[in-house]
Amino acid sequence: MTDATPGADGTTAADSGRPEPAAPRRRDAARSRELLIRAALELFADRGFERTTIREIGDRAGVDPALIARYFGGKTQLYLATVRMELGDSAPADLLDEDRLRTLVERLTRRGPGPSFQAAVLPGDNTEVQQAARTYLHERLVQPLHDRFAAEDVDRPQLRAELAAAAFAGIILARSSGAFGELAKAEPGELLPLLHDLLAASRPTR
Amino acid sequence: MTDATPGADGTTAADSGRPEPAAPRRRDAARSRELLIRAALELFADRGFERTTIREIGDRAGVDPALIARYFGGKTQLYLATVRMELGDSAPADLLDEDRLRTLVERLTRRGPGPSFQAAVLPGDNTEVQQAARTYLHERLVQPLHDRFAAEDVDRPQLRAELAAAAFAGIILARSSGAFGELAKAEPGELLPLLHDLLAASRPTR
DNA sequence: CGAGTATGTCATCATGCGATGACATCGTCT
DNA sequence: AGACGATGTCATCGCATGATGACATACTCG
Repeated sequence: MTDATPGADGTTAADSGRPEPAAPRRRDAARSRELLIRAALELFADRGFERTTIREIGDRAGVDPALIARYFGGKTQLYLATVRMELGDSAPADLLDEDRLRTLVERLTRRGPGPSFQAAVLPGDNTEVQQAARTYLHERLVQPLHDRFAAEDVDRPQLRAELAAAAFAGIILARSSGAFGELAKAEPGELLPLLHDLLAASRPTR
Repeated sequence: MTDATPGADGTTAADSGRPEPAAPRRRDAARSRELLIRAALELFADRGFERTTIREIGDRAGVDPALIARYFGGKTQLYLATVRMELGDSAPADLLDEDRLRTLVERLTRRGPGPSFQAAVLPGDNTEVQQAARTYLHERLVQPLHDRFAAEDVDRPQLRAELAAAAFAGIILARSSGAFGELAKAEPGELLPLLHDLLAASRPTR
């Protein structure tokens, strides 16, 4: 309620002192779109697709929810936009490579898991929504693992890759779900060795 | 609309031929409760709490949805009842024990993961609902692992136990989510060795 | 400076949901 | 057999949500 008056938004701080280099127009569709996507990314990751309302998104973004319909077409298309953004900003990650794993985990720790992780694990009608998220996960997590296993001539490469990806998704989600105390509190530093050992076991010991 | 007339319920099949030994009274509150819980267990596991409607539950159970309110108090209490049932019918399972793991996985394969697995991984307000499911998971999965690790004098026993439980939950959920093809198709027989190796890696190699 | 469009705001609609209560039917006990 | 409680059925309410369109204001271009 108190801070719910979004009329004068972030620009107040900006235009009082120096004019920003980006010259923030008080009306800026691109900025509004960006704010909406960012707010949606957080909320979708935090509460899932269904339980996030467009009013909440608008509230957090400081943007009228009606603009979601205008700029994206609806809640569903906004979700798809967040998945695409999640996809865009990072390269495929090989879970068995320690450096890549560290990078990935640190990013996930800072920003929370994106909506796609939930789609990996949550059942549901195969809507366009879930399909997009799952395609993303396959490209980002499963495919690299599969390629590695196939190159190493491991048997059942696809099954092993999916198994490791599912385990990883479970851990990441559980970490931010609040269900596991120690897991949530653990720093990436203490988590990484354990996580690495666990995932490495998806490859047969030789 | 077409099949929405549930007036003549499941009894039609029963009373046509032979009378059941249980002498099913045409009106039987206990039976209705049972049917509702069973239908709810399936649907909650299959589609999550939010996306399951009491009308669906009633439909599948062949029982009027209004009875949910009458017998349980509401959708939430029905959910709690399903979790309690999930809890009741099996002993704590040590994920590192091959036999127990097999038993558990086979049961989960037949009946699908219960609602509590989703609660482990899904974020959300700490409602009574999630709390119950999480308590259940701790007793069933985390605690046994912790005890084992502690007995073996492994460091960070709690963290390791939570990590393994989260990975297991992720795999089980992913398996029935439809997101991973190979994982879904895999027989318990082919899955078990891989799963066991993976979970065993939550204990440090010595 | 004025017109026209882009952007933002607001009220409102339609829908689906959980819940509730009135009513109908059955079962049991005396 | 009759009465009374238990069980089932149905219509409906209130609420939250996503969507929509009318209106208001700001920006830009001539």
